Amino acid sequence: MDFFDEVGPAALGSRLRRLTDTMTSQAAEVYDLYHLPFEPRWFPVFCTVAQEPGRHVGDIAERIGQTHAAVSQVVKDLAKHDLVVVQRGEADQRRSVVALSEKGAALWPALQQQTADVRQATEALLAETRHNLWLAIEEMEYALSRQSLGSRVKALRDERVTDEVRLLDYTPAHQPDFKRLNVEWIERYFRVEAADLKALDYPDEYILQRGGRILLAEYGGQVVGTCALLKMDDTSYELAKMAVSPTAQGLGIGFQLGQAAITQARALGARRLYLESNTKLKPALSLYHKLGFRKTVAGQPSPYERCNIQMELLLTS
Amino acid sequence: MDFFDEVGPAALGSRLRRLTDTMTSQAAEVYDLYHLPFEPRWFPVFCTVAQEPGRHVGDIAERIGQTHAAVSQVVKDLAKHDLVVVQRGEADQRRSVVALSEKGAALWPALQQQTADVRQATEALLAETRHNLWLAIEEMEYALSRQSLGSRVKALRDERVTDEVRLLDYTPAHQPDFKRLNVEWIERYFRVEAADLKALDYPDEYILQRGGRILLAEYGGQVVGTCALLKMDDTSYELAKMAVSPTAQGLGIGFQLGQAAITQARALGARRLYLESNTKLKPALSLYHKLGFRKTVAGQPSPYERCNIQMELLLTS
DNA sequence: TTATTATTTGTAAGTACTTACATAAATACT
DNA sequence: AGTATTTATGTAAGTACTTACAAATAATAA
Repeated sequence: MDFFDEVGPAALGSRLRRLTDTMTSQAAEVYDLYHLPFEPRWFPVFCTVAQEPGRHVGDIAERIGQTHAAVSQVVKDLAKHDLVVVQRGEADQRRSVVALSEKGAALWPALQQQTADVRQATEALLAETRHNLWLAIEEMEYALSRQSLGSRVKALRDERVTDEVRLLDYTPAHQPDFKRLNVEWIERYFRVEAADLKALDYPDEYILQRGGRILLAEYGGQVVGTCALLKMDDTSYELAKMAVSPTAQGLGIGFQLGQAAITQARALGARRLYLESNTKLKPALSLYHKLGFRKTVAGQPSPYERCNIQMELLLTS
Repeated sequence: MDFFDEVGPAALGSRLRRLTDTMTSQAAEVYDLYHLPFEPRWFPVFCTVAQEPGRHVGDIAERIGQTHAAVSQVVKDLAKHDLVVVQRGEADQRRSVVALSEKGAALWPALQQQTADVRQATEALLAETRHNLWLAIEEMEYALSRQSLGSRVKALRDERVTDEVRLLDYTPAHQPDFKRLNVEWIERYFRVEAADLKALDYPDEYILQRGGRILLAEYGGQVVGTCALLKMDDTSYELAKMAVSPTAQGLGIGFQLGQAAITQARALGARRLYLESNTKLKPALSLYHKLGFRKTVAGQPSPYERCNIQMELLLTS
């Protein structure tokens, strides 16, 4: 049984390549058939030059949807076979202006005839099938230009992960995970400070007994994310100790933790949430922004060396 | 305006390649998304090995529709990344039997999850379009396996050429063309003999006045083919001087000339057509066969050195 | 058993593109 | 006018395959 039938559209790319390769080699056969000393890959460039002489490399590239590098190489090949002549641009000396040579012009009618035959054969071929490949390609290119495969897959996965992530309340048994996840990311970018260790080693004393909360996220049977609320005063809490394991990053787990923390803070009667971070941590900042946090103008001094930005979220209503 | 819209399906190959390239690069993005240290091109091989361990290189290649060389390279890569282990076959020492390594086995569940997500996203993508790309590829592969693009184009062109070829009756003005075309092919394979020159220089005396006929084929304003009937006796004619210019070969012009000659011979009252050729000339022999000629068992001596095969066609009815 | 042929694999080089980088000419900015 | 930036191009190297070739082992014929 064919591998592709089993795996299905997940291997769409591989399958497309296979068809592309057969099409390309069969196209080469067609040129042999007409005894034309011509390679299929020259076609788009040659055709453009024949129809509109005086265009330059970048211009041609844009028209046929390839890179200038590809066109440059093809033009070099065509020139080597005396099918085109290349001149410097008159007004702009950087440009390589391409035109058909005598030999190229002589070849053009035969190539046009051949193209007409190929076109007719291909159209008959397409008419033979129930699902039109040409139109299908067009639609697929459009669909992918609107939203890439990556973001489509990501959307699907995020949806699935959201269902599979469990938010846990902190128990003393979670202390090692709580410490591990935080130390992990701090060491990746900075060094662990004394203030960190106090809170990470004794969360009960330094966070919970002072009126704070700790949230954990479990995914695939493992604790992969943490987040804490530190009580500042009756209506202000600090969002801190936000950490997500690198293997689980990009799954929207930080966002879920953040949202849960905000809900929790509201329940505790908070009117304002505050946090400190570092401008180096781009993904974290964009997460905080997505949660509604905005940069504060005048900041208090921070106990952490690594912090150079402060943000807050006002919980009105 | 897009080049492909203008040129149309003639550039199907180029366009397929463009889509293949975007699909491939977007697939690579998906692997990044999952933090999998994995390249898209490994997928078919890895998947096969995971599902059915103990298969060898050639076996895998056949299953996924690629060459053994491609599989060999991918396996080498996978082994370098410790994702598979390769062992010599037990019974057959030539075989490279592939199985997942521990690291590969650990990766497999994540890859399966990812594949499921991609599959779902792709299926949604395909459902979005009116013309289903997956099915279109399938149909196109089938259509091309039944008849290649080359032979489809050839069939179309032959039809067109048949309309454009004109068969002319010989006039003395044609003698130079008649000689040129024959000398051209004889010199390509053999050397011109005295017997040739007599008939080619004085066709009137050696062919027509002895009751024979000469036919010429004109295509694109030029004489590109010749063929002659030499009278042997009242009911027997020899088909000779069959020549088609190399630039016009493969267009079915020889077949048209042959058919016209047979019709002519019938009109002259022939019951039997005879010809001499050489077994080196494969295309010519297949043409004669297609016209109905069959090899004769006992042959008369030929005046030409180059002839080592004789064929005949009996014109009953 | 030995010689020949076929099978299995690996390696090198080619294909039709791409991205990344380098260089020269043109344009914009002080 | 002189410098910085942008634009146009060419070249090199990479990609995911292919074909072509070479070498080793297995199967078959003599």
